[in-house]
Amino acid sequence: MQTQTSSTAMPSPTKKSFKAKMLEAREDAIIQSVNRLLSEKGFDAMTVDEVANEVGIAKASLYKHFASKEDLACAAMVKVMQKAQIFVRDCQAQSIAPLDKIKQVARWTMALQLQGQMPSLPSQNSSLRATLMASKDYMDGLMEITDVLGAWIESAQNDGCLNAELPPIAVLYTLFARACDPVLEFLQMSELYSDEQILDMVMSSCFNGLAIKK
Amino acid sequence: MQTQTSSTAMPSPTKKSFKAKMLEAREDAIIQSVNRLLSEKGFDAMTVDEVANEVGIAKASLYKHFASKEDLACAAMVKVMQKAQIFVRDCQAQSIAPLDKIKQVARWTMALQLQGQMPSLPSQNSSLRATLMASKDYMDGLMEITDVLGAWIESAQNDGCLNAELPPIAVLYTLFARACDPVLEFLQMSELYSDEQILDMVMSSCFNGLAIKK
DNA sequence: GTCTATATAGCGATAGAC
DNA sequence: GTCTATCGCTATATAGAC
Repeated sequence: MQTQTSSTAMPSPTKKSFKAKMLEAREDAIIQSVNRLLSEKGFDAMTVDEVANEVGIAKASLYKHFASKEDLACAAMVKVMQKAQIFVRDCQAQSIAPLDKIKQVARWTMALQLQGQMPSLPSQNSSLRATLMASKDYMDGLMEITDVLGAWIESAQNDGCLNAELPPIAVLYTLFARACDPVLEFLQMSELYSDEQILDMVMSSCFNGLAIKK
Repeated sequence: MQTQTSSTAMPSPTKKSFKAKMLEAREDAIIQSVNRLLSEKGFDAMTVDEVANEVGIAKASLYKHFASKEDLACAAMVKVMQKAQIFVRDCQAQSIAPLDKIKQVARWTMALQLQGQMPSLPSQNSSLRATLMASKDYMDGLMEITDVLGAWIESAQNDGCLNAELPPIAVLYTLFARACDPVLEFLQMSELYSDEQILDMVMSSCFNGLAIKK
């Protein structure tokens, strides 16, 4: 990624800052479009032409910002990951029960998906996967979130308020899976319920289960 | 789809049957490969060349059996749908509680995914989606399953053993979503648990919920 | 129906002018 | 850094011989 913020020394700091902000704003616009498209159709079906058209710049200009389609998608997913890190840290700082922290994160990720900002995860052997695994920013974010969530899960199980039949890793993976659960899209397409209602229903089925509590 | 089983009248019925069986066997082999690839990498990433290579025939020969890549994938998904219809009918015939029928179907679809035979569902605007919606076999199967599952769900809710916070359609969509739940793949890749253990865990989180029953 | 060889199109990526 | 124009590759689909 060649996002060098102008390497030469500048006479006017204000002008440099302005240019840098313009650049950053454009890259933010690009990344926002990419996340929408990644969420809507996935990495394979998304084309670089689409991204360029949606942002309103030429495809060649896109490649000045990002070296490849994989890098482009990776940058977008890193952005989401960083937003998630911030949210998780905020939850961590609150003095509430671990289970409630877990619920807050689950609801937040689902809301993100309903807003079309959660990229659908790439299949095992996608070229994107290799790029993600090689991205320090992405892996660091993933590890931080995994560690924090893992600690919450263990605490909640010690408190006796998490399903004891499930090992912590199964709970963790389930939370990740719920972040891209297609049931959200199904219910949204049915147009029968508001986003809030959908969140309530999916949270209930996730934490309370489909079967009735006895 | 031009699967015409030889339109001219034949002198020897046994020979015709034999040829038809050979044809059917080949098409079954094709469809099996397609389902594996659809499950592994999805429709977009799957190439017709891959399918041809895996089956061991030329690509042009594939196009004699199926008019397009979409038709090819559609035929594979219809096959899975028909297997599901048969399983659902078998459950229907059993004299067990509706909730147990629902659980049997859920477990069966998850097992199918663990075996790599459950195609991952296409994104909204995929070209495959239009083909599926236009396929009578596919839509008929989907409707039959929807109707039967819907009846079970209502019965189970009347019996008071299904989460009352969820409208029937939310339960139905959740069951469909669990059939392609990525958590199965995650847990399988971790190599920590057997397929049976994975099924037990995911069934528990699906029906009992992540949180503990109080 | 099966093959080899090829047409056609879309997409990722780049060249080169400004 | 932005553009237009184009390269090069890959993948769907087809032509035509056998």
